[in-house]
Amino acid sequence: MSKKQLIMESALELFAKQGFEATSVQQITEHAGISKGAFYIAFKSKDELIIGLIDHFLLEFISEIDHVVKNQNDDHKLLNEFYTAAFHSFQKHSDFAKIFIKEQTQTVNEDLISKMHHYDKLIDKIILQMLERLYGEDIRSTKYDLIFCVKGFINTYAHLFLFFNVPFNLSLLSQSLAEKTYLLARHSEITFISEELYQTLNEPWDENITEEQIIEIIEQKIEEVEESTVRESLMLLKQHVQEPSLSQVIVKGLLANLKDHPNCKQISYLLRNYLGL
Amino acid sequence: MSKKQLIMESALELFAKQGFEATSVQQITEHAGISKGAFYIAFKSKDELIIGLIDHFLLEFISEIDHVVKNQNDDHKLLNEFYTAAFHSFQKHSDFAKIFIKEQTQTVNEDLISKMHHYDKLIDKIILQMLERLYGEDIRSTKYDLIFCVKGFINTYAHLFLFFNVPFNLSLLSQSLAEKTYLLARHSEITFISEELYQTLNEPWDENITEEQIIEIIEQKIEEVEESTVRESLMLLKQHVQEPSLSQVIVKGLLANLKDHPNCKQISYLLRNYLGL
DNA sequence: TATACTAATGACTGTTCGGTCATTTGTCAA
DNA sequence: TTGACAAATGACCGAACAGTCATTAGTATA
Repeated sequence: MSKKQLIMESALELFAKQGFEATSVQQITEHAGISKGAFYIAFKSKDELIIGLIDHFLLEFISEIDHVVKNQNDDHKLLNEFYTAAFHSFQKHSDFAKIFIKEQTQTVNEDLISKMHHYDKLIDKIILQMLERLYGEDIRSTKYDLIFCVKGFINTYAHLFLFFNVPFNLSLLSQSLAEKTYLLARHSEITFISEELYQTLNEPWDENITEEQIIEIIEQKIEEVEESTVRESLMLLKQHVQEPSLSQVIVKGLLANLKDHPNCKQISYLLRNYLGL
Repeated sequence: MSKKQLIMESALELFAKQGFEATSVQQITEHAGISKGAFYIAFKSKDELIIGLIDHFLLEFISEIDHVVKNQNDDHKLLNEFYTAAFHSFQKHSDFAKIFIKEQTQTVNEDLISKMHHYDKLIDKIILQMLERLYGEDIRSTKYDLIFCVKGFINTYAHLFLFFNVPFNLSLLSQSLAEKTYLLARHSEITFISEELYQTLNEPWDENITEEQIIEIIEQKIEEVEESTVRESLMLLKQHVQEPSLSQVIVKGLLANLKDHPNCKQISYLLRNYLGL
């Protein structure tokens, strides 16, 4: 086994137990039976190690569930197989899965956040593909909610068999979740995550948008909308972006004017982030 | 505002952004505009601070959802009101909610784990009460799965409005989750979390069980079961607990014999933990 | 003003952290 | 056996950590 692999396996075990932040490089090298220097030959930093782990295992996870969705031709078995594949993958690499679930929210590192976001989108794509194949037009308005439910189910139940040392019947679990997914797909009608909201969520969060870009988007929006309150609010906000002059409370009010207009949620979000509110 | 409150609010903000481990006492005191010494007058340690935060806010959260369940007499509104109350509470104390969601898995501190477990059980109890009132006997076999689904929904969607700076329509979200909960309660039939599994999950995990206790449980089980394989396995395991004599692989095999017997999951779990496997 | 007492300070301690690098060890071909 | 090179070491660094305590500032009473 290469030194890199040895380190990764040792780190995996310790990260799973204690979390990333709470595990020191010293502990990892001691556990792997190597020196501290050897660690820094294999990895440039502790951060590079966790990024390596995430890459390695998430790619495997994604390729496994993708394989199921692409190759299981029997629609009646698909959902079940999907959950089974997901949970098997989690079980096979339970140490990694623990880290993944723990660090999903915890992470501070910028690179890691965007990496996670990227993989999350890939997973969404696979789930969406599966749901659209199974239910097609029937779930046109609820498909994004369904994606979140599927991911929520996996997360919630993965928690159980990862953090409790109890014997689980994974096949029964998969059946149960397949049934739940089917029920929601067939019967649920209320849309919470609309197409537009989903797009907004998937935008890179903090990616520094320039003044020019935001002005351009505002101008475009001004041409689109007709309602006078919204138009005027947008024009005032545009001026404010170009040359800050309004007090914070007024800006908030103008943003509130946009809030209820169906097509202005995104721009309201962008502006709020851009202006640091 | 008392010094204690001032510290708690400052800490809340920083913990929400960076997590508990990554935030130093120095940062907290600087942010609060006080000295390091003043911090240690108000709190004995950094750990005591987070425990204080958890206690303060979780008790409030729990009392709020409990109030809704106990006082909303219209069954048709109950689910909706429940989700609304939960999300409002999360929104009102969004900094705390972020910490709560982050530290749910991350925490290493022993006291904090058992505290979280305690509050989790309280929340379960409230949800169960609500579900039983609404659906009674219809959900006898699926009620524990429903609890997990409800908690999963809250977690999954809370993630959205906590970590994305997007304007959400919480009332629509509550309606949508109420519909989903209703659908699952009315139509889902497969039980994954059985009464027994639920009990096992809610046992204190590592609480050191004595040899006497485990022997007693085994003996009780031996009398219950009839199948000879299981009986003999239990008897051998009992001997092994009293006087270790079997190799690890044999013990594993004996435990595997119990695995499929429906009433032996708990004992298999206890033994595995007790024997350190 | 003098005294007594509490509240608050921040320099300090002992550790531990991630990361570096001069030195040693191991492994080749010559 | 030698010399050249790579692999590995662990003592060491500055920084940051949680927590302490002698000292000072602030306040109320006599």
